[in-house]
Amino acid sequence: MKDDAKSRKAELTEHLKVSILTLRLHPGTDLDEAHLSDAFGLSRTPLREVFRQLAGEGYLDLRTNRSARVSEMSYTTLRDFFLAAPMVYGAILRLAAQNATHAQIDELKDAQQAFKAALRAGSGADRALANNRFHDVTGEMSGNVYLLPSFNRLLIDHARIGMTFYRPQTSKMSDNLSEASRQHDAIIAAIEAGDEAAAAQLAEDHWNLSRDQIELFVMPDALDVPMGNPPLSKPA
Amino acid sequence: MKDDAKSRKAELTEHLKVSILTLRLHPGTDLDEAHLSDAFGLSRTPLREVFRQLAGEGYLDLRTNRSARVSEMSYTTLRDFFLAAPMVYGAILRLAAQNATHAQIDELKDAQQAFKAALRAGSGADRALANNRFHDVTGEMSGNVYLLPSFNRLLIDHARIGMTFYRPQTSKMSDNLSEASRQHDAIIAAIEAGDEAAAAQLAEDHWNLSRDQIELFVMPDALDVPMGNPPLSKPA
DNA sequence: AAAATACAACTTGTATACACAAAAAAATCG
DNA sequence: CGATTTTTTTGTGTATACAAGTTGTATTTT
Repeated sequence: MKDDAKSRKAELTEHLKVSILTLRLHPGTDLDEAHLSDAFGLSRTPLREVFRQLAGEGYLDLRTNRSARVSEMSYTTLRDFFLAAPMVYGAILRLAAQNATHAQIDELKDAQQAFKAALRAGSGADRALANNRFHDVTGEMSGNVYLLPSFNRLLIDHARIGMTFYRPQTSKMSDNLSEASRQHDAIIAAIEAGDEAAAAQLAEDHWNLSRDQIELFVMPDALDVPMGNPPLSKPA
Repeated sequence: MKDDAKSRKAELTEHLKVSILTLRLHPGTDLDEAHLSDAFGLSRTPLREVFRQLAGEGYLDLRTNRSARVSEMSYTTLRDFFLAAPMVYGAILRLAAQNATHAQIDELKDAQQAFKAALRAGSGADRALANNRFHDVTGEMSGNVYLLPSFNRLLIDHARIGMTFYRPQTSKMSDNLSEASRQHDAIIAAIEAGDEAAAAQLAEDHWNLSRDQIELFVMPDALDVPMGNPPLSKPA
């Protein structure tokens, strides 16, 4: 039960990551060193090291002589995201199918169990974090140090965007979440079988689903409904 | 001429980057905090922050209670490199052709001038650094925050691998360097024209050339020479 | 009254001192 | 003499104090 400095440092790191991924700290928020060091019982020195590390991973932006800030998300970054994600996700899942170890596959199954539980009874934040965890494990499986930096950067903003669309507001959005869960199962199967072609295909499918979900949020039905017509809802 | 702490910090960062890229600090080297802080007139606090940042960018590996270490390069990382590089380089150059500004194109031309100068009169380190700078600018041009982390990580090890193969040992290797320079010119033209298809094709060509150069180094001619025959040296 | 400047409060950046952990050297025991 | 334990040394991690920079406010000037 040693609550030494090292564990407090890890706690702080985890706390910041979760807070940023779940938008509890929304993009652009300024972080106060004094307040945080007080709250976590750490001096500013190790705290600033944590800031530097998180900045390197893409959670924070640092500006000299100014406070650290939660990294921004603008329309241009959203566009960049849509350009980069399909390519990187596909490559990661393909490599995951090639290289996954048994221990990692077990981790992935655990993550998927947690995701299903979050879908049943969790909050939007729980779902986003569980989904983040699932994909994080696929990244570990790929084991490619050159792709992981971008993949992890993508996962951060995927979770943050997801914090909005994991709050299903229409039946279609709920259906999408169930489909996502089924795709996760298929991904596990493909990885377990070492079928990289299937894994790559599933990455594309999974991405398209995510994209649809985001579009449902960005462009809600109302805009597509001609005056006087009933809202379209495609048969499940 | 203010030699204040901030500039010394930047100096240290630049020094470490260059030393690592040029293999003056070879992979696996331990860095001594006390010695470096003495050499650059910095206390250990800002020095450690620089370490954290460079670790985030992939230059260093940090292990708790142990010295920081220049990031390793093994055979598995070389394999990962060959898998990831073509994809990421292609995407970056395609985006560069889409998004480059006039100012950036001027920067790229400057970088190419410096590269040509290094080819004529520079050391292997000069060439590797100039080449690194050229591709770094293409990364800036792409402006995609999600692809840049992996691209920059790739550039680090590309430079380090290049430190061996930018030391031409055969006429074929020299020819390859001239060809690389010509490809750089073609890349500039494609970007200036906004021709993303051409840029993507050139990325592939440029990568294949790099790959050939690396293979020439990894598998030198000697192995192909039957006993009793004179060493082959293809006509210039 | 508006703009500019000077000052004060606050925040970030750096240096130094100390606490702690790991490695190296010396001493003890089989 | 060799192996193992203890002591010494070296180097990393953290806390605190101080320096430098930034921001907001009040006063002065036009």
